Amino acid sequence: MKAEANSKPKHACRNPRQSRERILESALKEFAAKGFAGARVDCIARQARINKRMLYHYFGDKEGLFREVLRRKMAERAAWLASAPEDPIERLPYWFDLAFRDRDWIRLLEWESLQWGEDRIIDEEHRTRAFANANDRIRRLQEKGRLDSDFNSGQLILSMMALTAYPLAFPQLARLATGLAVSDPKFKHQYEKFLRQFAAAFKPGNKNSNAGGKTVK
Amino acid sequence: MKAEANSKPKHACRNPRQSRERILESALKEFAAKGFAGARVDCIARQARINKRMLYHYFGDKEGLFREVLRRKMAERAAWLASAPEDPIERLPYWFDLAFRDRDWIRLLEWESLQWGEDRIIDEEHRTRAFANANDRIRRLQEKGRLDSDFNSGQLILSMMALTAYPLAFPQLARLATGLAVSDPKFKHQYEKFLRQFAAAFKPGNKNSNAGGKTVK
DNA sequence: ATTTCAAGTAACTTGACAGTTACTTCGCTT
DNA sequence: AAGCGAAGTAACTGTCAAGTTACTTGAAAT
Repeated sequence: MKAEANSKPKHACRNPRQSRERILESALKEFAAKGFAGARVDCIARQARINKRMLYHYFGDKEGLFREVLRRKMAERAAWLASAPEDPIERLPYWFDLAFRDRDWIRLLEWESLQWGEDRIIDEEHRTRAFANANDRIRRLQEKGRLDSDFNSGQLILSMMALTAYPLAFPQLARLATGLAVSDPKFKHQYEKFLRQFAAAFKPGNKNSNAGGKTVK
Repeated sequence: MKAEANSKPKHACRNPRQSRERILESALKEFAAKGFAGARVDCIARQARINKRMLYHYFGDKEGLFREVLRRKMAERAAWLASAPEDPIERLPYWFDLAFRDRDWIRLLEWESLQWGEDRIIDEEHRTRAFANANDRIRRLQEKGRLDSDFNSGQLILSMMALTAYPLAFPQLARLATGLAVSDPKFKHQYEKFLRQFAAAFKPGNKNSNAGGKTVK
């Protein structure tokens, strides 16, 4: 309200919203880079240009901050997943591009899996819903005959994530296998092409694709 | 000091070899579980039933120990990779089974990628050789016509690793996608079946499988 | 048997880091 | 304009963990 004509805003005045935002932003960087155990609270606070005490004020403790960072990132990405192109052949390179552009996301997923394994999934409800939608989409494609329906839709999603995220999650292995650094533009080009070839093999009509399907063991 | 006539071999005498071995063993467990930053040197020493000082004696520092643990694990696994079945359809479930049986290995790879990214690959020379062999094997299969030769062999290896290791590296995503816990025997069964179906789509003769590209550069 | 050196130990140093205390400043409400 | 609670700060605390010191013990070589 009232304007305070020439009050010098030495501390840029108060702005809890923005402070919170800055903390989350620098926490994302720190956690993505060093993980939970490796991250330094003081470092996050310094980078956010706030006092450490405020960080504890907003997020309780280090783990609370980590969980909040993850929660937000997941929510952000869930929307992206839904926005994939219909064409199954273009979907893989599209997902790869998403992952390529946001390594922090991939790294957070990695830290999450190492820290908590398959139990205690963060923001489980929300993510479960996102996956259910993705499943439905796949099944609709299968019904329309644009995707082979021999495959279990959940497994298909899993394998698609595998193909698009793996080289980014394990860049050292990608380099050993292909001889190219993942950050090399050539790698990106080559891999996207590969993914298209790959997806093409799943167009229905390839009718030997149930070879393994009947019996196992 | 003084003689202590009937010196009982209270410390089970000296055995540097075994001590080293015990350190490496408990270090593997600790690092796989908590990563480099999260692991506690005192904890490793206690579990190995040696004095911390000896650990520093043998391995210099914490990082030296970590690198040695990784080096040994990699060497161990390299041999396994080479022993995969010829049949491309059985190779994926075989690799999956290997990974399934040794989660510590997968976790170490994850920690490695997070800690050092694509540079500073540990034991690079040795691993490069192992990958070169794998590449040769793929190409031989392609020449024999048992695998589609449109695909770049390095990328093929990468994608095969992706398909076999991803659910184990990201168990939380596997569960969200399929509804089954990775450690659930049902998951293993279902996923191995899926991998066979998947591989079958790559048998040559599926001749729409070059949709994405003419030649790989 | 004496030397010698690797194997082994307990106690310590040093620094770092998560979390806290005790306090001040701002701005809004009444 | 007084008071109140949220926003903010500097300095502190207790703990923990990596790495070291200064020592002892064992056994093999001389």
